[in-house]
Amino acid sequence: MAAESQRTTTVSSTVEDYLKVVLKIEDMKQRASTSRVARHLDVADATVTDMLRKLKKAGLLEYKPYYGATLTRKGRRMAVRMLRRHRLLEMFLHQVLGYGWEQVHQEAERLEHAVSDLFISRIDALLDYPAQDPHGEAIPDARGFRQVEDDLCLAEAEPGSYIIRKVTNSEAEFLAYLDKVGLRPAIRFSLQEKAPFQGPLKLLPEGGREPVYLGLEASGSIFVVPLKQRPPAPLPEGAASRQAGDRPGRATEKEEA
Amino acid sequence: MAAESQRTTTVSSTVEDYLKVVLKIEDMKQRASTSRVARHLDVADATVTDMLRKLKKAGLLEYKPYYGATLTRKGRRMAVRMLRRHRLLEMFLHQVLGYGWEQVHQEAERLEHAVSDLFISRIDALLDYPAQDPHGEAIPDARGFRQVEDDLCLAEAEPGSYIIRKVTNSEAEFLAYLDKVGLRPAIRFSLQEKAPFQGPLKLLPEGGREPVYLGLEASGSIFVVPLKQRPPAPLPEGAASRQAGDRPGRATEKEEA
DNA sequence: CCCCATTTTTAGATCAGTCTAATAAATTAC
DNA sequence: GTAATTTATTAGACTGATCTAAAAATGGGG
Repeated sequence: MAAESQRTTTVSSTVEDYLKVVLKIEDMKQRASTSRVARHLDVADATVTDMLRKLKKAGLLEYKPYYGATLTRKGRRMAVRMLRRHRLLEMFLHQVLGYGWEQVHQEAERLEHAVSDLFISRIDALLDYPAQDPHGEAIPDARGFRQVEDDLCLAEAEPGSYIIRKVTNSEAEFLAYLDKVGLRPAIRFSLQEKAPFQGPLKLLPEGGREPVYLGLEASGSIFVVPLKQRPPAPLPEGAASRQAGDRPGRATEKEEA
Repeated sequence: MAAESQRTTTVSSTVEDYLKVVLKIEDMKQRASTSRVARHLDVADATVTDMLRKLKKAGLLEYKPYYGATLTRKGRRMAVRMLRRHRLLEMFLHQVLGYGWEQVHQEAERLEHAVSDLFISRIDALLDYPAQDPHGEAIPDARGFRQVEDDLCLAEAEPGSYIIRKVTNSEAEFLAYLDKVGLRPAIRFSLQEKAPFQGPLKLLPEGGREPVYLGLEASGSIFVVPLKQRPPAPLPEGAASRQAGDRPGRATEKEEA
């Protein structure tokens, strides 16, 4: 019954969504400008201007007109908490309720605002404190610590052997496609060719019958770890995404809260 | 993957709450008057007047000014669906996540608006299609059929031997108290005395060391089945509330949808 | 049948989150 | 370094759910 971070302030699910988006943008090393936030949330720019001002007043982020937002410590804490909830819920839906990895995102998107901290700590225990979600993304721990995720983007990889670490794109159709061609976290493949000028990549997945050709959208959202001479130990059974601990490409912990 | 009732209209969770309350009041054979609905939802009467008019326009209930509301077939279908979701979620929280029966209501109250039909059908299967929730209340099936619940209210019972069928009061403190004195669904007890003029009941629960004295609030929300010469077969293990099928006091099915 | 207490509705307002259209600031291009 | 383009903010309005306070209908008791 590990204590989940006890809320100090209660905010609407709308606020939670804004914070999540700002965190996501900051994680991509981009400026959280009004329009960028608006695009992520699919609302009008004017709406975001208003809301960022409110969030600033609530002490959740800094806001500079004509520039954009930066999370404060408090805002970041809340955003990371949502990330943890989202990813734990995805893992729960996948492992316990048998959802496909392309189905988990949408459901978690609603549940993350509705479940209690008790619910979260119970599924955390039930899943035996998973470190990754079904897409291979790291789950922040209950204290708000996050693994540094410095994996190599497939779009930047050179020909060679790799293992898929994570896929950062939650569109169901896209994930269903990857699944169909045999690309999932923990799957090994060899990158055989890169056509020039951002052309398609040719790669051969592990069980490989057919080669697969991927364009920019796909290769930009797949992150990999190069397979060394000594390939990583076989993964614990149970799930494509239940890998634990330290492997090349995963650095140690980093404070967040 | 049994098909959950596919939504035709999508409504806000507020609307869902109004429908639930009207159903609850109708189930108690009372008139769903403005003020009664308002009390259940803890909102002002004026708010209810407005909302009932909207719900009438949406075809979810009939509304007669200065009289009150009556669910239409469509409104009833939606209300029963919420009842099913709520009770299945309670059972899930109790059986899978280890919630106490006094904890499940509050969490289910939020989740019932957030989970998808897929979620509901998955937990239904996981729980092996339970017929009762942790309080012993019948769970409507996926088609909207409900068991007729004609159990005897403890407040109206005569001295004798009984088995607790259900407890209809979701206040956590109240349930925690009942639990402490050993009163739970499927528990046998003997009603020893009834003090006159709605006075306290004296009863001795199954494992009975001490007698327990109950006032009106308690005895009015406990429903029982008299124990005949031939007491009901021992219940399947696993849960206080996993009893299945036909026993005295439970009638057969009744169409709802 | 009329008055009074209760219940209900009406009227008017608020709040959060959103929109569109118009204006203004910032940035880029030449 | 000014003009054109892009980005952001302001202004004004809407919707859904709620409130309070005032007015109106209902339903008994005499």
